[in-house]
Amino acid sequence: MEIPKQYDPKQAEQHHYERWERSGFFAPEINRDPAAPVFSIVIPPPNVTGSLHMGHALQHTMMDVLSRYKRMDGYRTLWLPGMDHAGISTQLMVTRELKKEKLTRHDLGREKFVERVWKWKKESGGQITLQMRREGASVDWSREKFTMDEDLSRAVREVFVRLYDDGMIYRGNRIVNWCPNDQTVLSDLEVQKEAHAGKLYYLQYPVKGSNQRVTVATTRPETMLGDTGVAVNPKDDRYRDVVGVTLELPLTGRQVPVVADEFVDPEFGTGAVKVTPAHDPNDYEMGQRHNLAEIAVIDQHAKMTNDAGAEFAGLDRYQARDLVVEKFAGLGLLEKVVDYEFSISKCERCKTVIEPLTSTQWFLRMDHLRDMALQLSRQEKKPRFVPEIPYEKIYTTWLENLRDWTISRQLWWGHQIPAWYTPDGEVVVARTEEQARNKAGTDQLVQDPDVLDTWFSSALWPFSTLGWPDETDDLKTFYPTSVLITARDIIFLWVSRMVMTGMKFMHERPFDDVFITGTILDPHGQRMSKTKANGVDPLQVFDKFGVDATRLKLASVGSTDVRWNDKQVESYRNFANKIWNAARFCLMNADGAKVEAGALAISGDTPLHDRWILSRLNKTSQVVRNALADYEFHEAVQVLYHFFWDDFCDWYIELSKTEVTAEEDNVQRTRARTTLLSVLEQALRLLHPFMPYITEDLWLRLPGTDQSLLHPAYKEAEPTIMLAAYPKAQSELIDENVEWQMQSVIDLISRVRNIRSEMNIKPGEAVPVMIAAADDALRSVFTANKNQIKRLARAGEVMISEKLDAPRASARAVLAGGAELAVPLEGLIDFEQERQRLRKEREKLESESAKVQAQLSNPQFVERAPAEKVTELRARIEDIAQRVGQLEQTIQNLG
RNA sequence: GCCCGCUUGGCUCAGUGGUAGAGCACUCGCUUCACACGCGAGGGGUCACUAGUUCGAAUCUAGUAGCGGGCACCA
Repeated sequence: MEIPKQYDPKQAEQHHYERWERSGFFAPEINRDPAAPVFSIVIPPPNVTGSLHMGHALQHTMMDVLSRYKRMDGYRTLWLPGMDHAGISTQLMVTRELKKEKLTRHDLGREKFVERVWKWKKESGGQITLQMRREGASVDWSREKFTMDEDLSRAVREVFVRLYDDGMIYRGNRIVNWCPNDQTVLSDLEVQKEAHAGKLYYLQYPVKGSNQRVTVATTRPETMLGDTGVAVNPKDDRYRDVVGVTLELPLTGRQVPVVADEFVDPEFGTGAVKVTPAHDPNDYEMGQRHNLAEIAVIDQHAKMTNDAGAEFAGLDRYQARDLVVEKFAGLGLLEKVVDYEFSISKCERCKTVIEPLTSTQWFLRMDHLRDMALQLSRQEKKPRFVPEIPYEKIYTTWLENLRDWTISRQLWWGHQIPAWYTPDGEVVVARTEEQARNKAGTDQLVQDPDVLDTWFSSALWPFSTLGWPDETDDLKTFYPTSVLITARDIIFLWVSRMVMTGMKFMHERPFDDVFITGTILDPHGQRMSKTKANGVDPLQVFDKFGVDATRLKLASVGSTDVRWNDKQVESYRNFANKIWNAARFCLMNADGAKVEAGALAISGDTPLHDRWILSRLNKTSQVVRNALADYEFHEAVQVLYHFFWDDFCDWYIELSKTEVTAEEDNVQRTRARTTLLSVLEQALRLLHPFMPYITEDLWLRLPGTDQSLLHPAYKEAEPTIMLAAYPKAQSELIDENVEWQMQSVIDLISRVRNIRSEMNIKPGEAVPVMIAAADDALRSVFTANKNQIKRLARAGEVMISEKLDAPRASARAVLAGGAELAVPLEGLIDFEQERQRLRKEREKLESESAKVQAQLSNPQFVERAPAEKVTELRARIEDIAQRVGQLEQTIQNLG
């Protein structure tokens, strides 16, 4: 046979994907059953600037497992791929490239710059889509989307116009998060709060016409230049007298009032708060309540403005801070400075400290959208979060506290806002410039230069990718999608917004379930990140252990955070090799037989081990299906692993070897080979969603794998395991009695092996084995499998009787069901050692018996526990008693 | 500050009211004709701690400790 002894993942990974893609296996159209149920997933679109990391590999594995499973199960399956234009990230990427040419984006101008970004996108963007092919992701590339595609952009404009017409989008001057580095406004979600060890400065403001001073505490002294008031709590007795008085603001000479506001916490600092409406969100609101002026003293580059005064204008905010403090100290108005830890807001992308500024931006009112999402959650429990705890609560709590969303960005890369201004400054919002001209009655229009937040277009992803606003077939067929699989950090940014826009524009949830994956941490439990450079590259893991092994590891991660460990992938690499070699054995002994669906039935003369493996196989398929239905990927992987390795390889192959490897070509051999091949084939199908490459590679090599094995929905397709039917559990083949019988034989063989090992019997040496069972059924099971016992226990003569009559010099064991075992070992046995061994075993049984006895002798237990439990315990204690009796007898006989 | 989660063998993790599990690591024995990325046989845990509920708790409840996460307008 030309099959190598070792599985080479690279060989299998080379050819199959290309064929699958070329043959259209990934497209839902491959399914020819008009009545087929539908399964659909949209991919969380990776950033066009991104490359594959473990988080992607993890999500993609799970999406692919489900897609492949459902496809094999006959569903019309669509897994839709695509990418996100990732406004800020991409713009930064290209800006950095320009910098190498000593250019800025302003040198190019907007139009040329955007052209340049498109060029970059075409040439270097989307590296990740190539990497996804390596992963084996069964996405339909013919439906690949990009958020800046013309059709998706049309959906964006449509949504914007409709929301504007509904009065939900508005333009306003408000305090916003400004990134002085990226030169754009950011939404609250794009701002990171970080603990910061700073200082709290106590500044004194003189009361006008008095020696009195009011002390305020601040972490940002430079903002005092923009103060237009001081606030105290109305209930604060300390400040009762000063409410209403005028203060003379140092350094500026500005006269500012003291106002009373409930917001002020008397416990904090001095109980008096300086109010800078132009540079602090809370002060902004207080300013609104008390009609305080807004004086912007910091500009968009975080430099002080002319309004900050001649001495400060042009200074950086931190230089200004030092100067303000120095001046206060000089004036004797700096009361004290204390160390103080507080949280500081940073730009999520560039880590620059955010400057709160008042600015004119576009906002989306969230109240109506929020209410629809909350109602969907409360009334229909949709989407269903898995795991429910803690994500459902995190999601609804966030919704409840939702504020308006700042949707404009001062970038060039993105969807330009479909709003135009007339020479009079009138705003016209329209789907196209032409429409805007008609509406405005003039062609002297200037379009708003801003673009929309990247997440605005991602929010439409589940329906914009399917053709909305047109009522396409895809939209009708695949919306709402079945499940969304993503990481927890974009529940707010993305998941919630898809729900809200889905409800608003489709009047229906975008997906039934949301599965939140765990996070893969580095070996020390730290999050993997670029800055820490502690990430593990999935592509390197693929190279080292193979894609299938990596996928198996990733699938078993499920929804909990785990520390990465190569060893686990290595063990799945070994598993892949095990599968390879099991198939190798089957193929080496396949002459005269082929895979046959009919072999998976039983008849009167089907041997026990065949009945047994069929029972195990069907049980496995049932458990795997149930696990996948509940997104219990870990459970599915474990069950498949143990079925294949323990049941199929360790026992079934060994049990069927005699017949399968027989020299003579006869009916038994053919039947045994057929069953072996057919069980292997079913096992490969069960494994395929997790390990697509090795299963396809082997499946195609099996004799008899033709179109007839495909799911009826794919009858016309070329043979491929990915379109074979996913095995259904046939309950008539699950037989507990058969499993018990086989287990008795397995236990017996294990006990003999145990004795051999403990007695240091040479592997090649055959020993006589004496078995006794009073129970007729059990005895006949042993008798029927005498040759199996002989071979697998390396026994010489096997004697089976009703009562044990073994020589004194025997090693013994007692088995379940009252069976006994003796291995005569004349001359090899140390009687004292054997007695010790048996006593140890008796002690084990006795301590277990004592525990059970204690329970049974408790009248409360007998009274209150379920009757079947009590019966079960009584039966168990009886069995133990019998075994202890037998052991006792044996020990005595030893003398 | 508020809310939530986790704590199980040396390591990484399953399990979740009725006899403690896996993989890796470890010990012993094997070139047994599919596989040494293997085969066979073993050792190892009072399931963080305390109190409670229960006939019975690793599993439920409360608290404690350690770790982690989410939210927050404390100047």
